[in-house]
Amino acid sequence: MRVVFMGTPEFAVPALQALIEHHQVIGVVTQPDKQRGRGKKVQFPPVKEKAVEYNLPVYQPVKARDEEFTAVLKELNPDVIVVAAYGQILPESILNIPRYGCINIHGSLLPKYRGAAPIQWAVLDGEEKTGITTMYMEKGLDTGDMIDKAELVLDAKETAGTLHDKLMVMGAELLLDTLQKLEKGTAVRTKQDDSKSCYAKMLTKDMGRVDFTKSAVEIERLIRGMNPWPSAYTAMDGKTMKLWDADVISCGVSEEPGTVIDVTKDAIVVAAGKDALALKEIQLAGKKRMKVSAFLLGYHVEKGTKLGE
RNA sequence: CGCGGGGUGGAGCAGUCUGGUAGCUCGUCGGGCUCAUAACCCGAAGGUCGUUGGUUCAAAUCCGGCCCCCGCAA
Repeated sequence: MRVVFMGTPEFAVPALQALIEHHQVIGVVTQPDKQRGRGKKVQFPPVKEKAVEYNLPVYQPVKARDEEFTAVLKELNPDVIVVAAYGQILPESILNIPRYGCINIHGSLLPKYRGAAPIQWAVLDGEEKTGITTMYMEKGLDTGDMIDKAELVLDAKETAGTLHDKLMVMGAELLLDTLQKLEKGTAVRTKQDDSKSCYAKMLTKDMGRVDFTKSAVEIERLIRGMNPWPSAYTAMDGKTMKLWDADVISCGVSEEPGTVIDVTKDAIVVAAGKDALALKEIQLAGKKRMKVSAFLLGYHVEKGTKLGE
């Protein structure tokens, strides 16, 4: 099929790759280049990198809903538009262009986790399973009729990062199935049960600050759900300390939440609101991420140290 | 020119301000102790101190250029 692809981050890249291999990609739409990184250098979105690699025409409208851009899309006359984590809301004037419609790849089992950060929230909420849904886009945010789903059971140590990597591969595969059905006319529309929906709002940096009065189970999920971005963090000796891996220790604690209650060879054990948390992998500001066992060889942590200050 | 921390045996760090023998914790190797051990004791190997110029009798340390890693910000 003649397809226009719209996507921006790494999550969308495997889908684009799959389209390049199995369909005719006539245009790639992605967000404008932005200044990122330490030296405020301009970087291409991952999708653009891939598009450039294959010499595909790239469009980077500041606002996709501008008539000017809509006209360009009409001119391309795609059979279908595939959207994967594009980052902009599309107006009906675009949704109506392709005859097979606009198909979205979403990183959750809809209607759960509509919105910007479905993968992270599945981890934060401690879901047992999540997955990918392909759907017809309509005016509402992730409210369109569903076509296909693929499920995945989360690992006990699943992070938003590992889950993201698995789902983006699944998403590319599911997309090909869905497109094949569309072409054959065998795609089935399933309405979403709005009563079971929920939104996964975008993560922000401050959501990563650890509140030690919460239970160790919740904090451990926060660490996994905020990994690799924006990361769960606290502070030690006045320096920001990111938390990358921790185990829940079921035990009664009487110490104030955030207090270091034990330091072993490979863990710093901290009191939480309920139970305790054994920190296994951390990162102090300016330092590399490292196992606590390595960290403790050159940095001595006293029992009773308060984290978060 | 966005702000800041850092690069020292395999790992994590101290030493740099106040130039003058390369240090600590751990790991590795060998030996010992022990019923045994991730414990303990003895010994050993292993480092062009990121790189490159300069100052100096002498530079990990002082000065300049460059490379790389990281936190914040975006």
